[in-house]
Amino acid sequence: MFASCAAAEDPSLRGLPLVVAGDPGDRRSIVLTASYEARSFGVHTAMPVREALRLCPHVRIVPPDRALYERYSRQLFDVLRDFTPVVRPVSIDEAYLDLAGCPGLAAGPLQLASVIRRTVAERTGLQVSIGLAEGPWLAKMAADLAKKRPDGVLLLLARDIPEFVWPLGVEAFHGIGPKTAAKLRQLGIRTIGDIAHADPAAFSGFGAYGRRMRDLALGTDREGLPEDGPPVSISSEETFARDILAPEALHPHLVAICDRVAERLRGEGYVAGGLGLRLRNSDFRDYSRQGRLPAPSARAEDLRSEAQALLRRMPATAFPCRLLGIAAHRLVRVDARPPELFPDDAAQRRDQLWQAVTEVRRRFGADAVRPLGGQSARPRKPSRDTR
DNA sequence: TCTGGGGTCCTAGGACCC
DNA sequence: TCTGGGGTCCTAGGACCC
Repeated sequence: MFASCAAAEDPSLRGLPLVVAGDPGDRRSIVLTASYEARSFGVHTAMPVREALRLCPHVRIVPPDRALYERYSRQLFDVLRDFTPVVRPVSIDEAYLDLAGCPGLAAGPLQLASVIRRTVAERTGLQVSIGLAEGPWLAKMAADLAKKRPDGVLLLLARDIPEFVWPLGVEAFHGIGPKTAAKLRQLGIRTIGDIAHADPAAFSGFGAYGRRMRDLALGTDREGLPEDGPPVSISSEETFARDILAPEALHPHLVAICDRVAERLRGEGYVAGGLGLRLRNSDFRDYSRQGRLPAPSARAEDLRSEAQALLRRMPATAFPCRLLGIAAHRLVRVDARPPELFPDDAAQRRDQLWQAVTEVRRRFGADAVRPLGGQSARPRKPSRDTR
């Protein structure tokens, strides 16, 4: 999707090997997305940019632009909501739609899907693929298969599973990743059909999901759409150009990241009741600590003091540290926040102050107001709007 | 020249309550 | 010498997805 947005914005990029990635001068930059043209050179997602340049020296590198993708994403979901009110976004560019009761369904599901696909292309410039099925898991499998079809649409009924799904390797199973795939292969289970036919006892080592895997592969699982609700977390993290050796040296980054998370909370209308802090050391081991805020807040200083408390609880083995992440949890809509028992004038004034900061940033860019003592390793984009 | 950033969900163990 | 059982909530870590 990132590559499609870039090409939609700048048509001169169309048809070229293109990669969305961070600064190629940074050793730690990786490929976020590769266009189909770039992939034909062996370039793929998560590959270091340097490696991509070695495989394809003339590849065009475009920096990621979150605001741009969010704009396209909003347009996409707006189109989808014109077809059905039940749209459950799974990510910035994917959603589950309940088409039952949709007026266009009378002409048949495939016809409706083609109309949706055409409308999305006309109104956003994005090419989507659509999987049709009676449940989310099979719809997702169908969508993956639809990508390889010229019309981009595939309908998969439960009775089609043996023909289309069972021959696929276990890695193609939505929900099975590298770890589980390796465990299955150890048991001699190689295809999704093997999962369907395996003795249920074979899945005892896989927890609750083990039982479901088999039901899904058999087409007997009856799970509805994911529930609608507020997000579980809003987070920001940063990998440093060089590992950081001591907790004190983390401070400027902690300040900058807390400010970013707080800004997003306010921008999306939430306050956080809990906070999580994550460190990744040079051996790629992750450490996380979490805690509660004294009161739900979207103020940077409140997130910061909790983050500092969490940082003090981290073991020394979390250093040298390559990544710091902060996540806001227990999100509540600001307007649904329970009234404070002891209203605090100073706190209310700080909320007003932060609302003003949010407004200034909205009009003049994120860099118009910066936290004192904060430091970001991210390259600063030249501001387009310098009014 | 290793290995980003934003998420969700599950699990196991422990604290705590009645 | 003996110290139950059931339930909830929280935490840290890990698997997975885009």
